[in-house]
Amino acid sequence: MAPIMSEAEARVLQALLDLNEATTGELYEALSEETGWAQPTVITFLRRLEAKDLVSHRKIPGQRSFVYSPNKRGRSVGKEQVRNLVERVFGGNPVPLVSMFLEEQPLSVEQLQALRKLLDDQEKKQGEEA
Amino acid sequence: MAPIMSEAEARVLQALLDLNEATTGELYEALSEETGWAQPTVITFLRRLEAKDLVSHRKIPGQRSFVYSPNKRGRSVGKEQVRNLVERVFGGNPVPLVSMFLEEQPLSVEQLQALRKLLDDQEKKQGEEA
DNA sequence: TGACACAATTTACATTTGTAAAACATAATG
DNA sequence: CATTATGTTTTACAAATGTAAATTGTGTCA
Repeated sequence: MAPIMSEAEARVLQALLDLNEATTGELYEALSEETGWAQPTVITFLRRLEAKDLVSHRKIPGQRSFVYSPNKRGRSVGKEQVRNLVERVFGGNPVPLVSMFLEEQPLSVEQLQALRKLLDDQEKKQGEEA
Repeated sequence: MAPIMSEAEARVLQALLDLNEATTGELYEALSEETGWAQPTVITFLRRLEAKDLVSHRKIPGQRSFVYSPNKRGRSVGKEQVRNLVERVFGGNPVPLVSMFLEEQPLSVEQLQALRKLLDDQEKKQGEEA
């Protein structure tokens, strides 16, 4: 029942996903500003992520630092977490979830449009099945 | 940067929210089945939640066990967490979030309808402001 | 080749989390 | 009132998390 990964690990993984692939140095660069973490700290989290099989690293010949990349599970674990949390908080129902967003701040026209399209497509598919 | 509350604490708080208000015994009942926790375990989590000011307890005269209830922050902290996580994973954009749900399993007709209504209301409101 | 720079690994340690046995308090009951 | 339930608090302890200093390894450049 332990969570998949900790806050801090999630931050690092997120940064890695943004960069798609990065050396420890690049990740350190990307993170230290907002977090104040030292480089060994970042590396520690990377290792812990690797132990959880969420990222991998490889050596580039003639290159001191390692290159890390997220692996399959690492790419989807964020969604997995959202899923779980929404399950807990909203019983898995996306309606109150969307409602929450609308309460907080109005969506842009594009966002509204995109959502409508999603619903339309969904309905179309459901129609076909009949 | 520590998370607001742990997994286990969240479970207890959720159970409390479902019951709206409950004695430790009732919470123990509600939780032990799925979790296997002993009563002192549940109480420990309640105390930790109380330390975080998410719940309170009071004594009912002529009643051995305490009654716990969520307080204001406790009622909204779940949303707060969803908010944060969605921010991290989807950059705060609800569109891919909804998309994720649709990919996983089709929504019911009622859910689709409800979502449409939300979007309509939103658009109406936006129209008025012009 | 020696010294320098920079990255990786080891080690460390306080805090939080998960879990509950043991001890303690107290209302209920014979 | 002594005993028994039942609930509360204390205490404990291992594992996970947050954080990095100190140490070690290794390209790089004079």
